[in-house]
Amino acid sequence: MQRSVSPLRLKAVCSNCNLRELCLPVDLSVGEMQQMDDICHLKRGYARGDYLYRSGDKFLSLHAIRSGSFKTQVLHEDGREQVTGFQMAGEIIGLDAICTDHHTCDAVALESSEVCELPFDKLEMLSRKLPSLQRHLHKIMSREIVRDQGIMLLLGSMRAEERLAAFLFNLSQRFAARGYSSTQFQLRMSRQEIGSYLGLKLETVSRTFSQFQGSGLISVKARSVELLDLPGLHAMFSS
Amino acid sequence: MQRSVSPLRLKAVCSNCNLRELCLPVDLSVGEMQQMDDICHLKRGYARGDYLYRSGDKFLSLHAIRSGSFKTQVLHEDGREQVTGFQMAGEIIGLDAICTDHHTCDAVALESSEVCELPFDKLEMLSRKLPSLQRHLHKIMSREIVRDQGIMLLLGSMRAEERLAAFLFNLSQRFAARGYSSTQFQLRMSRQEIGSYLGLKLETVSRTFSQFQGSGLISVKARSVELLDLPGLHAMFSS
DNA sequence: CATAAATCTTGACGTATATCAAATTAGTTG
DNA sequence: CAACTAATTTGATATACGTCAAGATTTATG
Repeated sequence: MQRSVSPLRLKAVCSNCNLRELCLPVDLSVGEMQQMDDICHLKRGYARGDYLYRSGDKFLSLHAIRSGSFKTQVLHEDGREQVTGFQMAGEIIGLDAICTDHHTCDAVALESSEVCELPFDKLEMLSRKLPSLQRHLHKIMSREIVRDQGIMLLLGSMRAEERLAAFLFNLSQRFAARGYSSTQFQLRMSRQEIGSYLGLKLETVSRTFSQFQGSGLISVKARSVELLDLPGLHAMFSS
Repeated sequence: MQRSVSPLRLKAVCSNCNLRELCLPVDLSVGEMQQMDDICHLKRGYARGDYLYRSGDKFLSLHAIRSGSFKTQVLHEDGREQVTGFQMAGEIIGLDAICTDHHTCDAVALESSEVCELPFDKLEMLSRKLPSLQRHLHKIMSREIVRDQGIMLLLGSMRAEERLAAFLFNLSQRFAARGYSSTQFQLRMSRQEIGSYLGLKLETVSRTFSQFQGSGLISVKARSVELLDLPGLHAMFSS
């Protein structure tokens, strides 16, 4: 049972957590918003471990994460898995599926989460009428390409400590953009998932966490992280 | 001095090399093609080493490669460079720039090349009128995301020989799609550039080439490559 | 065509990260 | 809350790839 969600409420939610630029819609009049309202539906909540979609599923809709977080992963035929991203509230998920009309990865909830369904055919129809929506959709897709290229740089030319520092710094910025602490947070993913994302084994992730703690950069206990030296963490991968 | 290029000729060029699905435009009536014609311009040729654009340049147009090939690279502040892709005829380049209105990487010609300029504002305007063009643009962007995720898988979870085998197999398929031999071709890029793309040092690339030759998978002399065992090469990274 | 400058190959050796293993801690469930 | 299970940490050791270096080959240039 899907129920309609007010786009005003959606925008309000976004504004409340400083997500204006992350969420759809943007810069729309009240009338235009009503049109977004008509195509946007709130789906049921997802519990930790639930699949939002699986690789191979028919593609019908993009999904905007309203609360919680997800991981996306691609599974190699030989069983290898690669985590391709961790997505948080306000981010759009499923763009990879447009080109084949089928999902190319799994999306799995990392905690209790809510998503908004955006039927893609209706989104395309509406974006033909609303140039600012069209431009926004293009920017979101382009941003995903840039993000992926950043990960390629990370995987292709950084050492373990640089990768982990960049990962923590990125998380920090994203929490801050949502109004949460940039220095204290709970990791929603396991060492194994972090390792898969960063091209490292879980033991290496764990060791590097310990090393960062030893040098006073962070304080870490299981999934609770405190960043003690944000500039130092940044210098770790940008110098 | 830019001169107009007939979209029919563009399509013909594409059809000739089996690139229908790679090139813009697709599935358009003669009238719709005329509209594409009005916004598509042939730029001057580029020689090996010429920049099509540089990181930081203002973004105005996408570029369709008509002949030749390019590499895209991102430069890290500390001098590290990462090659993010090698683009061939029929492929669209510059999608990463949409999100910030500025290019986020350099595009450098690997050989004598010609490109078609596609002013993005006009492309957006036209794609609001032509749903099949709109859908095609979205698919091209989505395909780029999928491609990047494939490289993330490669960089994050494959060994040197698997990476190089996947690279050669991919080149083979792309040459085949353009009507060239899938088993004999000239590499347009250096060992160093291949290494940067694959997250390896040039010595490792060179050694792995020699190893493949030793085991009868390929025959390689400098930049001339012959793939002797395509199934074997495929098994190398997919099993 | 001759010379220089890149690029590529190969070898010896070093190192970052993987692998294997065991102990510890955190999280889950009856 | 106890018992179990999963996740994390840490150590010892192995290995794939990087680094340094020299020579060979290819490509560019006058």
